[in-house]
Amino acid sequence: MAKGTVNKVIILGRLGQDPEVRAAASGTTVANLNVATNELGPKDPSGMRQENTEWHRCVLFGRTAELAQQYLSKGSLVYLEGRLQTRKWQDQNGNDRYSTEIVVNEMQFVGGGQGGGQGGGQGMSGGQGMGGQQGGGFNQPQQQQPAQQRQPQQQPQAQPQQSTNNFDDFDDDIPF
Amino acid sequence: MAKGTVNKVIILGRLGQDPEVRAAASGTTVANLNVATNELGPKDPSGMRQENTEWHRCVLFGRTAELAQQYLSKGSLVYLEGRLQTRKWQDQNGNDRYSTEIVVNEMQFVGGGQGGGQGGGQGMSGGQGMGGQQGGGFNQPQQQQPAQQRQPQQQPQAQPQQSTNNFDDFDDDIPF
Amino acid sequence: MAKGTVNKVIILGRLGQDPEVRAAASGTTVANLNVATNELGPKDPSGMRQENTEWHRCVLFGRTAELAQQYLSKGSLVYLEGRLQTRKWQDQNGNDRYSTEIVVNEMQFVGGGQGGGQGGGQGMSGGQGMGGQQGGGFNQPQQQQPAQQRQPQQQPQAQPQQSTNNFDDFDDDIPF
Amino acid sequence: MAKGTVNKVIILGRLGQDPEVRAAASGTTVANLNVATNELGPKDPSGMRQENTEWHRCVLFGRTAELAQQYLSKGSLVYLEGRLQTRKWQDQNGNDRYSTEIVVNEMQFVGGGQGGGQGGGQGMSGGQGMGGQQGGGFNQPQQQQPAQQRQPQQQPQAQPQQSTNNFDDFDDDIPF
DNA sequence: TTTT
DNA sequence: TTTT
Repeated sequence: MAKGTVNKVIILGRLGQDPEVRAAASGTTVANLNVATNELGPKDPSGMRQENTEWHRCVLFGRTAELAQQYLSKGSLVYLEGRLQTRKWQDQNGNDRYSTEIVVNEMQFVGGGQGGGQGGGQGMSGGQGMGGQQGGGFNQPQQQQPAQQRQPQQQPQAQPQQSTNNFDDFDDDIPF
Repeated sequence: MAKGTVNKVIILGRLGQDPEVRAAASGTTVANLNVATNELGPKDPSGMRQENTEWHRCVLFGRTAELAQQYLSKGSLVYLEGRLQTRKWQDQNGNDRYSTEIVVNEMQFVGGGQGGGQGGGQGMSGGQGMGGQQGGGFNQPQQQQPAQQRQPQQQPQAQPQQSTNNFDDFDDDIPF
Repeated sequence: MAKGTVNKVIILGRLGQDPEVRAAASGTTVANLNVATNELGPKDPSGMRQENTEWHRCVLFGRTAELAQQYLSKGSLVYLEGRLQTRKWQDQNGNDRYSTEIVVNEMQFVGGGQGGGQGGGQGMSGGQGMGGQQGGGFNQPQQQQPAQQRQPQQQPQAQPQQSTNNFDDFDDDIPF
Repeated sequence: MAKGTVNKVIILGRLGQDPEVRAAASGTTVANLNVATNELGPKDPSGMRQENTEWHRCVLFGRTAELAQQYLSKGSLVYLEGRLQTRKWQDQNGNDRYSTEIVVNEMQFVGGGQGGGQGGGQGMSGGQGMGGQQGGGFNQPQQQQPAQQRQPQQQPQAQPQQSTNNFDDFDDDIPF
């Protein structure tokens, strides 16, 4: 992957909304997560610290995306590991615009979310093969239809799982 | 800092240009680094892998910024740790735009760069106080004038070191 | 801290027992945590994967130790960041023995544990100053007595918070 | 791999000696690295900080081990990522002893070492397939014989690459 | 046992 | 847009 360099992001945060899942033309499942982290800001004049929220746009491919779809929902606490990727695109005026995303390669479920999870936290690794059984639910899979069914309005698009900078198939004009 | 969440970035990469250093109105030194990481992309039809370069915009404050100014230059290999921060700004048309930066809180010098370093690598931690002496140079400090001197065209601006989302003083219209 | 090198550990795991807390002679609170992480082992002949548990001995100082004492208990899920440290000691036969610990410098509460937490997870950063209020409980502090009270059999010992390799005051013969 | 937990180590440090490489009975190459990281200790009474060195025992398998053998040597600066693993063994008196190692799953070459490297630093990812060409040397491979040749005194041992806790084949009585 |  |  990398060549003498390291590009790594570690996020432990909460989903602001359910995962957005779609299928690429190749059949690869693609999921987008919007994940919030919170930090205490600097003290204001009265000595109080305001809480700042940072939002992270995360993209998952393949098996990891499918697991996110099944087990994560709005409010879920999740651990994500990945790499930063900034992609360039043109807005409607032809201006260059940039969006930075986290391309996730590892995921651990921690808890929370709607309809499951009861705080315990059952994890499973994504990406390079989970193996093993899933005894007991984290989030009950809300829907088990294939990704294509879930977003029928989505026209097939080519997004190979391994691509690092091919985002031609992203249909959002303003992705972040 | 964080509240039950984690927002962490780890970068080992090379500077694409000398650090851009300026002083905030508060006197705090602020440095921006453009750091490249490389990864091998997916195989093309001929079986070759293209190398992709990812550019990371990093911002450093205070002592860490000063150390970057003194010891880093174009080509330097540096280890950085920090957190992701996306700030919102308006372009000239009043459209919302977003830029994601890495707010660095730890730095280690690894090697390379112009005018020093000879491959060995001398590190020093930034952020919460270096302590100790700096025996021997990494990069010979190219200039020891205060940051204000270095970029005299810069009007003073208020950027408290601890601020997590106050970027009013960024003068670039298109920061990334 | 470091000099051109990086020594970093990131653990998200569960406490196998309540924190062991004591006070050093200096007055600094010292806490030891035993934290489990789980991984799926290799497939056995029948194609099943066994789950392996790895135990991590973690040591916390000062404010972080006090927060651990108050908010963590057996079963708590916690995120820890720190550095590896191997200390050398002699067993009763005069043989050199080594124990590796994680010296924690950041902690985030994630959930679980006895008597509190109800799955949500309230975090607070340790180490360099929490700031802010603690609205609502994670774990209800089981006991608010000073650390000395909690382990009265403990004779005061000198363990400066910043020490990186002074473990003379560890009373355990077999620390791990 | 993991199940709802995270066990991650990040090391940037220097080899204290050449890699120790051997072949397991399965044919898998196994390499051990002894890697130093340095940190500034607490201030002594005279206000000076002593430098502490921490030694990390790292174990690499398969392709990563072979790359380490070819490109790393005493003094090399290397970035390693892996997980902590403590294995239990009995000393000659039948006492339980424990050794903690870092099982490496990613490696980046940064510079230094004997006979190559000239400070530039050319990285290559280990583990799951490097792909691509190695244009130009980091360290000139000192010897290209198979690992078996290099340590002929080594009797073949069974060490599957994926094993997480099977260390029966470690022949050292005092491994650290 | 490394290195600056 | 999350959560405590």
